[in-house]
Amino acid sequence: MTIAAPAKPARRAPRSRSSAETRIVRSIGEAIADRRLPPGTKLTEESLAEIFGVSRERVRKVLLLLAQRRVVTLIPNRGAFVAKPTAREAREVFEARRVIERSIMERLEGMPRPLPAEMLARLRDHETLEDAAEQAADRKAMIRLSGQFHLLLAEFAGNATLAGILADLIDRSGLAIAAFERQSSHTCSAEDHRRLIAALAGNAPGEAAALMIAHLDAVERQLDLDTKPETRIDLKAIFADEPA
Amino acid sequence: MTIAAPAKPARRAPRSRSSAETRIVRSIGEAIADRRLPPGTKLTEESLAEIFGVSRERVRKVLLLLAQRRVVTLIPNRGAFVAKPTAREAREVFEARRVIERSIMERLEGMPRPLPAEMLARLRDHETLEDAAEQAADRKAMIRLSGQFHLLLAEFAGNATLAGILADLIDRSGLAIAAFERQSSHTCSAEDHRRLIAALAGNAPGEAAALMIAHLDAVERQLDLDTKPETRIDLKAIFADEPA
DNA sequence: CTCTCCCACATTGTGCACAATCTGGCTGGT
DNA sequence: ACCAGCCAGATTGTGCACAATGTGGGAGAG
Repeated sequence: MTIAAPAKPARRAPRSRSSAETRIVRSIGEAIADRRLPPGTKLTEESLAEIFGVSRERVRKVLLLLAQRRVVTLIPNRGAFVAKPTAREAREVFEARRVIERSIMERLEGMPRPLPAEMLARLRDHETLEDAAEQAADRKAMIRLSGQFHLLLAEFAGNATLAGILADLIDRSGLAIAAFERQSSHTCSAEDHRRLIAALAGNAPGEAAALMIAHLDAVERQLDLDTKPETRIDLKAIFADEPA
Repeated sequence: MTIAAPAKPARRAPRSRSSAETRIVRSIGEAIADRRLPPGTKLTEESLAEIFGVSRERVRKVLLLLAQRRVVTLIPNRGAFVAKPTAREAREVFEARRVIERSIMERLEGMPRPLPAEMLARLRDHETLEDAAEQAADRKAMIRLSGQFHLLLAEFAGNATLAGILADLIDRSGLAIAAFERQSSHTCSAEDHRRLIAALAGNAPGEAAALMIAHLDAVERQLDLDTKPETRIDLKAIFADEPA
């Protein structure tokens, strides 16, 4: 298990203690998002503590936070593992995204026209980055940028609470994709995103929302959510909290 | 600050360690939900540890979990406080609920008719409880039952992920209500809920979803989200993580 | 040779002691 | 009288030592 070493291994005095934790959360979160840490990977407290140059207690706290966000799974007395969503959970996450992102697009479509130039500019700048990543076949960058695109739209919609919820769902859909993607490499969604921007810039009511639904459907359809799970279930883990 | 003593003060051996934590989370969560712990209340680790008969470490972990759910606010070196949403956050939470609960009602409306008898029966049983609480003017029970009603609908819709998200939003809207409700006591929503059930049992497409939107709008409109905050902001807390 | 039981090791869980920080009041100076 | 600075008490934060638990391998019997 390799994790990207932190940019600065605790050299400068931390401006605040909690920012060290958010840094670690982000590091691990990104490593999970771009698949350097595939679902099921064991996250040993000691190793992480050494890698990030912090005490085990701090790592423990970070893992607890990530577990709340369902990005890692905590099994009592067994340790922390990168979460491995079930097919059902994967479907639920995509449906939740459709629900939330449809409303985000509807809200953006409901904004007074023309849309702020700055908004469109930032979206198009982002799209340029996505194109570049696609050209370079930089899969990790594509995944990260794709998530950021959806989050960017959420921020423009102006509801930080919904954006926060969506951020978690994006992380989890990344896990779902990692766990269920088919062998056949799929052409990623830069083109879809371009069309979404065009629909927003244009004026056909409902088009952007419909495109977003279609986009999320397309991503979900590229997954193999029908085959039965070949990895056998860990019964002990499942029943760890049952009465004796 | 008084908190309901736990039912059994750590007498029987805990079946598992984590269930003790979930018990405390629920105890505190319920105390917050039905306003025994109003927004802004300080939650001292030591006191909670004593009350629940556990070590301070465990309380600390519980507070971290509740902070993730935005039910309590953690201020470094200052302690934990029952969260006090801003007006903006309150509006965002209600909009998020409209988004999610509209889709839940749409999904329920899309189920094959007639709806399962058991589902309607459970909803009507629940409604009976709400009526009883309203008759008895048991405000705490009304609040709790109202939240459970919305959660029940979410469960019937069959998406556990969305239901989990909604559960958090319901808690937070309870906080928003506690923080912003007007002096004038409002007639609570038992009648609205009755109409929702009727719309679901009936067959007019879109009616239940529309009623849900109206219901949530009505609850939000009963709040006073326009007056400026009289409680001065804790600047130190806000800038605790800023660079020096 | 295989299967089971058991033990040693590795990893996680917990309480405690001490360090760091904040609050509120007190004191001394102007 | 008022204000600044400071000190004591209270509260939170952190590392460490040890306890509890799970895992894997090896020994011994069949």
